[in-house]
Amino acid sequence: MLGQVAVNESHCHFRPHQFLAREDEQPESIFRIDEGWACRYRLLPDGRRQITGLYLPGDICEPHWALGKRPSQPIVALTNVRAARLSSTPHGSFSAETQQACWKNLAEVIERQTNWLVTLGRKTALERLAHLLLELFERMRASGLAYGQQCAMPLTQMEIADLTGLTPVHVNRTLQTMRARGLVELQSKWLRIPDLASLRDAAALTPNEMLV
Amino acid sequence: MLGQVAVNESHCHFRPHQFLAREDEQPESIFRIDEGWACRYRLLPDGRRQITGLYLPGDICEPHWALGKRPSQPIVALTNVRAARLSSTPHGSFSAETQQACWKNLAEVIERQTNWLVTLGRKTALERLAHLLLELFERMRASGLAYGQQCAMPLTQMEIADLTGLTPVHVNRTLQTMRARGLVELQSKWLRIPDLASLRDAAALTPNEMLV
DNA sequence: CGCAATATTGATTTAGCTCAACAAAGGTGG
DNA sequence: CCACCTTTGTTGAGCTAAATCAATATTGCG
Repeated sequence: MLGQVAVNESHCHFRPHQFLAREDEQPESIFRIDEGWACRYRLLPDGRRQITGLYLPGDICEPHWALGKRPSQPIVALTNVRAARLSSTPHGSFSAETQQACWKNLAEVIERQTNWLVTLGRKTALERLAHLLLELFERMRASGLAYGQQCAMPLTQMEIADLTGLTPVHVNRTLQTMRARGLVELQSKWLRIPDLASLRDAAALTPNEMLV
Repeated sequence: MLGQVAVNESHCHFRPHQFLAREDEQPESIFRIDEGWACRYRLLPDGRRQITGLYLPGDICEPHWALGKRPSQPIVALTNVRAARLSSTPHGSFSAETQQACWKNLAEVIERQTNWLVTLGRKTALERLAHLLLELFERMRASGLAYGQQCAMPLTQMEIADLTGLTPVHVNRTLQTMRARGLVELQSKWLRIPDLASLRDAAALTPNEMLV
């Protein structure tokens, strides 16, 4: 959907834990993730961590760099990542096509962040996990990476904890509850959702809440 | 800073609890808040509420409507609000000046939302309140509405609770702790911050975190 | 003055956290 | 292919920050 390799693209890849960007770095380009997962996060003085955004294949990383902002948070690969470096002219501008993709992506980011404010502010552990797994599945499906009712899910429980504002231990226990209730099947980095409707229910979505 | 009344502006005002926008409405224009406070929020099926954004004087409401999105959340006045209706041409486009303001605002919104993800995901009640009061003060100061170390603070404890993901009762108790520690003075809708540095400390901000 | 909204206080409960083992998986080098 | 070691996942026991429930003050306003 985002087109093949355009004129000024170059490819690069990253291993897990490698940085795509560091704080306050000058971003001379933005990426389109072609394969693998990455995230941005913030670390509190005492070590607490919150992941504030997830980049899946097809995502632009970071759209708002195109608005002239510089990274305020590190971005790190969670798996092996293959990405296209969308190059800019010397003046820091991008192709019209790229700008288009950025804005679309930007609007999605705001929408998703808003959804997560609600989840982190008001939802229980089970609702949070349901929201997360649902969102992952829907996003993977939207980019053609879901197969039937399943998709890859490479996150560790620790990473899930840092996304949902829970502890790893509690993530573990809550996932077990969800498995016991037949809400999800989750094993060896693979997610299956037997019944989308009941998972949606469990996520306490607002009527209006579209996840992608 | 955002200029005086431009050619195609018209003014309007709202009373507390009046809607500036409802869900799924077609927004034929966007607003610049000139006076008063408003917020957008989301309601869960069982009545839990999370406020997902606050509009203070000078803010654009909503910048991303200009990106062609329609409201996915209601926006409601918290106080008396005076606003300028920034009109668009029949084609839905805005003046260059307005677009400029939108993008600046948009970048700020993303930055602030990200900060709040961290706070809602990982911070204690006292840290949340410190973050909120600090942000309010800094934003008010940035638009020239702070007087020395104080500014207006019209929110009720219930509204503060819906912003910080806490219960009103716990907000009350935590504010008392903060007052006792000399972190804030807060009475009759007026906020005073005796020592910005210690409140900043109490908010557990990341080194990088600029609030406005 | 009287009513409704807001703020405060106390007593109790609970969802989720902490601490501490231990078990499985997975990758690496021999 | 196996032995080792690190990372990830699982389980148990106890603790605590914040929620809940229930009054009672206080404030502001018509």
